[in-house]
Amino acid sequence: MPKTYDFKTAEERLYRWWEENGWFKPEIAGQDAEPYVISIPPPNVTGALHQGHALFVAIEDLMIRHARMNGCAALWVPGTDHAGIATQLQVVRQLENEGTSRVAVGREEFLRRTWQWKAEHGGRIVEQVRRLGASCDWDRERFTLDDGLSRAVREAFVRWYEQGLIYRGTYMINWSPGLQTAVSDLEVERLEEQGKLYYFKYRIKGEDTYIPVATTRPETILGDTAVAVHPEDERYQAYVGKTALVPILGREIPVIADEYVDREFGTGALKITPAHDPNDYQIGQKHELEMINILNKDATLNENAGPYAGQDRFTAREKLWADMEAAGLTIKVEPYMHAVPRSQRGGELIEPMISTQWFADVSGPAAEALKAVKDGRLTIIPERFGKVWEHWLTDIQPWCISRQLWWGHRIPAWHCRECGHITVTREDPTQCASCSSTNIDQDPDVLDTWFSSGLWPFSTLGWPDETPDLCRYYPTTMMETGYDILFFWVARMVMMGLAFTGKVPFRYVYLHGLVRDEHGKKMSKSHGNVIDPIETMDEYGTDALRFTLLTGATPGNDLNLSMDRVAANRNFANKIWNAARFLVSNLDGETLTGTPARDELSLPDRWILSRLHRLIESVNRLFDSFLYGEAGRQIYDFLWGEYADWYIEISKIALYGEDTAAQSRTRHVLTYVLDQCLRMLHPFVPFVTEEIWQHIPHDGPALIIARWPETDEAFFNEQAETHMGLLMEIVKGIRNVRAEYNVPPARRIAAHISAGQWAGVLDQHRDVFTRLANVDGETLEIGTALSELPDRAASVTVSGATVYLPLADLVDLEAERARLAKEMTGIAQQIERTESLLASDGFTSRAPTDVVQRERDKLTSLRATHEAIRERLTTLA
RNA sequence: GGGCGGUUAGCUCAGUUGGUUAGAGCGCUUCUCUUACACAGAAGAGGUCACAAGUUCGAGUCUUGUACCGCCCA
Repeated sequence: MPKTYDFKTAEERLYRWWEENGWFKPEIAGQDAEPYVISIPPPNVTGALHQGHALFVAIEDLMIRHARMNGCAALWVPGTDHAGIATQLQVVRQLENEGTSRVAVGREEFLRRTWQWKAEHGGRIVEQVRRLGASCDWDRERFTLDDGLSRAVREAFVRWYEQGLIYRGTYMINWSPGLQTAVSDLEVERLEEQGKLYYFKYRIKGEDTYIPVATTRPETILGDTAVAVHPEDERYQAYVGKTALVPILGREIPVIADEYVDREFGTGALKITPAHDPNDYQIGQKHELEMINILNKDATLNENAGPYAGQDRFTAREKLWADMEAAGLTIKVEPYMHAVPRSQRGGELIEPMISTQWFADVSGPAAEALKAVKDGRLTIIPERFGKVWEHWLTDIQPWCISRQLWWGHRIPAWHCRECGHITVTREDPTQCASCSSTNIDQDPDVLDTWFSSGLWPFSTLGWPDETPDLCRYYPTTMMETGYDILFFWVARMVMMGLAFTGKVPFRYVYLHGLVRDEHGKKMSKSHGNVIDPIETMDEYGTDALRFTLLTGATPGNDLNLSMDRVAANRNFANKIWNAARFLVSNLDGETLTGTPARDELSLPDRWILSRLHRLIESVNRLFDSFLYGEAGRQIYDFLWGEYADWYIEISKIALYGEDTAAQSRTRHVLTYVLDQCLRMLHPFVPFVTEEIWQHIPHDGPALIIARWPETDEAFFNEQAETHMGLLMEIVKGIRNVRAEYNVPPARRIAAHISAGQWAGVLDQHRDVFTRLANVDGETLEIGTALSELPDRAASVTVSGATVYLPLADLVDLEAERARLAKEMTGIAQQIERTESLLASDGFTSRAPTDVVQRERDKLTSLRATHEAIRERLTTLA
């Protein structure tokens, strides 16, 4: 084995080997194994890997590998999403670079180009997901525009249409002028921005008076169809029922009264533009006001805008205001902070507009989704997101599902040019279902990408057909994704799953947070703080990145990614590698596998095995509670802090000794503990663990399909832990004294130990002191009490056992007294605290007995230590 | 306005059902190339766990309130 772990040569080779052996497939577990299924949150087919992908792939691969090692039929269904808007934009940009456009080439050619784009760029994200070690069943890979999935989309659409849940209608929607499509409420973000509040006069017809009104968007004046005031507002009551005149246009509109008007805001009077403001829309409906659309699809003004027709909305805003100023209709303009609707994609300003679109009434499915969480069929982790879930699904609005795009699932509706009937069928119709005319056209729109994503957990398994996969693997087990798409995606999958399959699509929803930079800033190109996961993996290895992501996060919380930590975890991989290297180089041809026999174990053996099984117990408990990060950290601490720092060091005593039985036993324990740790670490860091496992003695072909460790309480050993704890404390104490007196590391020092009740244990392990603290074995003296105390010695006391280190030439007695006095003060304080704790009736009567006993033991030990130091000080005086 | 999260060492963060002296990585100080590892080893410094009150024998952990930061919804 080379001196450092070289992930560059291992990763690709191991991944290919796993895949070629079919270990990513659920079938390896056998027919009666319990299924454990995850559908991948499908990344955009033409996208590139970012840290968010890396995070979810790491978590899901961890879950899948853990389930696989537990004997489950672990299935992770991979795939990609066609991502309507994002992908279409890529091709639009490409066409623009070629000097042409989407409209110029036409729908058919555009789609051909988009498929071509997908063919060229679609493989990249999948390759990058593989690079992360994702153990997906690639034979089951899906794409949302595949034939099968398209059929699922069609089936879902037709069913909901037949049930009356999908309908076409003219309502207020969010229009994205740049993309020239409607977008759903969820795709609009509202950001507080600095704008202006324009105050102006609404003249009353036939009178020389006016109502002052304020607006942030003056151009919408051109679409006003009423002025509203509060019915109890004394300032304006007199005007209610009269007629106001739209500035410049002179159109006559009513002054109405409505309690919706906020008297405190602006002037207290409100202009009503029902066709371009969601709130005004509702007032407009209530009062049956006229709706005047003043915008074209590209956000220029239309013929309803009179003299401003054809101008861009912002140009028109300025021109109109200037004209109003000239006409004496303006009052003032104030700076004003207000929420502006912007497209989640691209940040473009969204215009509320009346438009004919397809909608899905999901109020029924939403109620079902709500119920599924309430009655426990679906569990959300962490729990607190249940509140968000409830809030959003209660009082849900119709979902605008049509998009004026070309890339996507085309709406399966045919409009009859003769009778106007809409035919919606599973197979493409040749004639109108109503009048049988063949003069029919398919609706030009496509469906919101989330409509197809909502079917993902079952469409990928073959739905609407009752395929063997659907029967065996649906409902799936776990939906792991970011909390940012809880509504967009998770809620829709649950609603659609319940609606179309009658079952929750998954039993658990595990939500992770956002990956931010090391100072908690969101990663973005404009900040220049984007960390490319590919570069991270190139530099530190996949395992280092995975371990960082997996142990750096707690469920539902954001994670700050720091390269220092990635480097530290690269070092961890190397640490395990070297622990294995030590083991392998000391095997001497012996390959003992399996669990070591419990008789004839040495103290360090009993200790490390006890610690190991406590770790296994803890890790299993943490996995059961989805606290994967903490589990990973505990394995890290054990492997580095106990196995490598102590057990390996102590094992050298036996390995380099003469006792061949002890050598074998030690090799066996070393192998067993490392093997168990590798198993537990494998889901976190699959590559380095598999690579190492192949080097050490092992049973079975591969770690990826090895059995997950189980706790064996017979290995728990309180006494071994106490005794080893004592040995370790004494070693640390001696090292500490050595460091304080600047004893050169190479210098072997003498030691005399007055060990009291511990004499037997310490004497049996004299070698520990010689090897780990560089104490001279020839002169090392260990007894219940020492007949003669050495002069000019430093001393250290642990649990009443005192070690004297005669460092004649180095010890300054004055300093030694001061050092001991200081230590004794500290001990005294602890004694005081423990005594008062034990003196309180409340504690001794109410605290659990083991806690009380622990405190009593502690006090005994502290007192012994205190007494020993006091005696030592007396002799030094 | 409603809801949620955060506030723990210089920095970035853990801390599972309340229970030894609150931990890690990086950084810092001192020492060491000791036959697994300098991507390392040894020793050390550094924290009134945001603040206040409460529950409890016992609170970083539970309850209430306050402050600041962030997110979501309206």
